[in-house]
Amino acid sequence: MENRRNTKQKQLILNILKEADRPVSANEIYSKVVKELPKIAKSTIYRNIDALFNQNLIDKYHLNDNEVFYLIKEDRNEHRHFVICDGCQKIFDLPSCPIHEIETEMEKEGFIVKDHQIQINGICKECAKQSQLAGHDADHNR
Amino acid sequence: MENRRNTKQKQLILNILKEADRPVSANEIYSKVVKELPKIAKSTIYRNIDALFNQNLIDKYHLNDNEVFYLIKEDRNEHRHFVICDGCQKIFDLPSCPIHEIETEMEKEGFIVKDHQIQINGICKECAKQSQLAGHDADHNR
DNA sequence: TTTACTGCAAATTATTTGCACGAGG
DNA sequence: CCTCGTGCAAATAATTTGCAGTAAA
Repeated sequence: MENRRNTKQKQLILNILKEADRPVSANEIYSKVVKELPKIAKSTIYRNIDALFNQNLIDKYHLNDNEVFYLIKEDRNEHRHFVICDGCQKIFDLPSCPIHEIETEMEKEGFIVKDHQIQINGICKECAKQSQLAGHDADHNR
Repeated sequence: MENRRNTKQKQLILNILKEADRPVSANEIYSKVVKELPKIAKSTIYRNIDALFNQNLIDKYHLNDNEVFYLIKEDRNEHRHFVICDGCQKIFDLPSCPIHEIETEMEKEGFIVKDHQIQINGICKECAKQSQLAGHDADHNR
């Protein structure tokens, strides 16, 4: 059988995810775990993340181009969405989820909805303020 | 200045994206371009994709864990969302987008919305039919 | 002619895998 | 004990970068 043993590695990873309560990347997890267990390997992180995902305890989020983020689920039916600031990369919760009507519509057409993701990005209040002070030429070069 | 020249590489890549009119990965683009230009390098694909993205002619989509997909924009304000079948990986269009109320709400709170993504996955009609025929034990091992 | 764009090879980065050892039950 | 999980090193895979030659303008 698989992933039954209660290792300190697994518990640490799970704790970090629980305490964060926001999407964290494999790297973030690693740099925290390594403080407690200096010899831990990244492969251990990935293997445990995989296990947790298969047990439906965490969700995956692609919030940017180069890393995957993982979020602990308080309960198995929980689902959350996020807002990312392109300026400071801060991650905020999206308070509501307007997808249910669409889902029922799709189910009518024979598609079985398993999951969905919503993500919004833009500039947060703080960053907007700063770029105003700086003379609103923040996105000259795009 | 950058990305001004009309090279055959760039035109081919753009044509492939136009004809596809659905999200395609860098690899798919490569394997099509290479038939016309056998010596083309992948780096050329990536550099051109980058340029097209910076010119706001294409959008990026993270439809799965391991590749990024690119979609040509008919016009600069167009935006589309997708539904992916976890069975056959086929990509369908999501007919409507219910995000506007949320966006105006967020703008009220001082967040400047630049972009958003919605994605739904599940099992399409075809795949559902097949797994029914197969005895609905399609996801025994998850 | 000029200098941006390309092909090639090597470098990076995130993630995965094989294997022998060590720890959990 | 006996097997699963780990650390380590090497392997993949996607993407990026440096550089010298080539081709748009």
